[in-house]
Amino acid sequence: MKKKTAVKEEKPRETLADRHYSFFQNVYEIVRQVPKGRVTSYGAIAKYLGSGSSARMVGWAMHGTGDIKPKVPAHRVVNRNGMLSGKVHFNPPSRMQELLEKEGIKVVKDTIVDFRKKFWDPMEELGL
DNA sequence: GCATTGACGAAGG
DNA sequence: CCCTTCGCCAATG
Repeated sequence: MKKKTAVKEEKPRETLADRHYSFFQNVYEIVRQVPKGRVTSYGAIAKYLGSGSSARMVGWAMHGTGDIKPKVPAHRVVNRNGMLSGKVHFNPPSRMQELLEKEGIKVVKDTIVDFRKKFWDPMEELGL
């Protein structure tokens, strides 16, 4: 058997679509478990779900969080820098920071203060 | 059906 | 230290 195109190889890797449960649904469940006063990152969630490089999908999953129930505290999810990268998608954008501060999290210049301390890692908290 | 975008992140220059 | 590129993959044009 000859391989003409050696550029692209087969991907035995399991894609998100192969999973029995919706990737988005899993994301929502995890985010709902983030306790008040704590935050997590898109990447951490992606990693916990076994798709370490699919952090973007986690962010994309947040698009439905405004409509679904029970409510998903999307404001507790920020990027790996602790920046409120998704604030512009809130209504109004300042809403994200307000919610966080209401939970005892300080935000300065769209960045969470003491992010490392407030960080909630599903890997550790929910077990590997 | 291909090209671009995107609430990310790691790696390379 | 800042900028670019790449991987990831669903949604959108």
